[in-house]
Amino acid sequence: MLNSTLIGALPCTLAAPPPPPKMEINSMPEALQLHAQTLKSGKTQQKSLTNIFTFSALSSNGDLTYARLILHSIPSPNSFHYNTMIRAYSRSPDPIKALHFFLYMARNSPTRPDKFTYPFVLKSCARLGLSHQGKQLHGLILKSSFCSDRYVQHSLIHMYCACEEVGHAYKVFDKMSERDVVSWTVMIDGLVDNDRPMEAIQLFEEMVEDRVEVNDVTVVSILRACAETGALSVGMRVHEVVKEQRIGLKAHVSTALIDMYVKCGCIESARRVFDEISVNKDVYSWTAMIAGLASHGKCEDAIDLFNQMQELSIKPDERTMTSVLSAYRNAGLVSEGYRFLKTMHKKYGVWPTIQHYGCVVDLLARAGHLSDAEELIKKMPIKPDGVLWRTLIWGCKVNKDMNRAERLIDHLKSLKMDSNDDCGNLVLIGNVYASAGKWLDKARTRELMNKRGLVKPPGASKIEIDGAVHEFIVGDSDHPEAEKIYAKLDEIEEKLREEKYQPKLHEVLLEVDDEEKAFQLSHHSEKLALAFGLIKTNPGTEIRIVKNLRSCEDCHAFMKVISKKYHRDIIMRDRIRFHHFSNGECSCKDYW
DNA sequence: CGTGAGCACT
Repeated sequence: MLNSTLIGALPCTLAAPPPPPKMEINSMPEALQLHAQTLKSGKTQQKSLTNIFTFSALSSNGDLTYARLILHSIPSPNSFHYNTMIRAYSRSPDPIKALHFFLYMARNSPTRPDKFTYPFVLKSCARLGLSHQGKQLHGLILKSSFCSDRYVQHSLIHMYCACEEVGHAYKVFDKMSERDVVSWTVMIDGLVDNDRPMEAIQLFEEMVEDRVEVNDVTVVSILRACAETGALSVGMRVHEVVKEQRIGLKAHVSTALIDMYVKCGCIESARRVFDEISVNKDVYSWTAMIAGLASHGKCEDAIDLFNQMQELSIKPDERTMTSVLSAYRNAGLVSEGYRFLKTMHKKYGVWPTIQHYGCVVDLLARAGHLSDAEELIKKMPIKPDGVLWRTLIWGCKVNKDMNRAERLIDHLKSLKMDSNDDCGNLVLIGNVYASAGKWLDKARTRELMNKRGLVKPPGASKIEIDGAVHEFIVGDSDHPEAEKIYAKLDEIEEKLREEKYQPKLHEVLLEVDDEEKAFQLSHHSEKLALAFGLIKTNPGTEIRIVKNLRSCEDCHAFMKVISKKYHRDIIMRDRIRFHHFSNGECSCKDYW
């Protein structure tokens, strides 16, 4: 019979023996010391070696020298050991090494890859955009028994999307016999990343129809799609789902909600979400809100918020700095913005990047300080890119300094640019020549674009009506209700003539007569979207339009007049900011 | 041992 006092004194009951002591390792030197001791002890201690190895691999930040050393001392490494190495490399700053190690394993060890191996190697293909290698892995997987493993399939979909091979991703997705929340989410998110947000929303609707429960990750992905397209009612539905299903307002979720409301034009709703989340606010949510206020022209509020953030000792990052600078830019606060750039490292510990210089060059250039802007580009410690030169040249065009613009164009042409910049450069150059009336040079630019197979991206505007997003391309007649839309535009023009509205013909950069210019202007995508909005919504309701390019001067003036004549508030997002038109005025005060 | 996630410059 057992002595009951003895049992009472025991730390554990006899029925459940204590687990073996876990080896706690806290630092790399400690791991190495343990390693040495283990080797000296002479006994084959696979378990301790494995622990030491795992710790050193996963805490290595990419330098796996020690981990490899320790791995070599393990008598017969198994797939777990190899997978740990590959996992560590796939997360490291140099993920190609995961593939190298995978090949090393395949060639030099009897250990075969297993279902855990593939997600890691596929991840590094995804991070590197290596679709060729990804496809080869896919081939290996198909020959193995792991092709039906859910995790492997999800990794494949993600890899293909990250390599811009949406078609292949779809194939894997479609072939899956059972899809869970991750299968849908990874596909939806991949579509958003590949600039196909409308498809992402469609897939989300299918997912809901299939009664698959969404989770926080799905919500974040779909909110990104809503933000991109301006699909406010979908976004609001998702917000309801978040509330009902008590999907926690993790920082990811609240940031995505804030950004969705911001980009759909509802800055007040964004602010409400921001103010409601008391705990889970991190630097990302603050930055999203600051950037949102800046893009809506509420620049003072943006700066206020940045100062509040300082008081709470939340450390800003590079993007926060960009948001603050864009607030200065949109407000035209030249000296404040310039001073911020100059002192940001000293005050906030963030070194200016090319984006920050970009904001300030734009700020200076748009305000007409073209020499200062040029000087800043020349003196900055970072090599200027195509964006930066285009910003400055655009500033010259806005301020009608054609001599400087042409000089800078010659300079731009002499630079060896990334070929990705070709299209943007030539479009801008063509615009500058055209607005200077140099039609021959404009024609040559056009020629050059044709020769290189470059196509100017057409203006496109989106508007959401009854939960469906409609997209209009400039001059579009594909819409089922195109006739009604053009009739509405005729009616509008008639009204504007009564108002003695003068179309801004100089915005048409084609060598055509004025009648043709007026015709061109009247079919800009935002006007088509606006006409459709006027037809489809009740009098007095707001109209929201999302445009892909900068607003043209004529459309801007047009929207102002309509807002008064038709008693409609119009909220238009263009490539760089928001315009709230109300009673004949715009929130940007005509400075954009 | 593994799948998917938020904010920035033209």
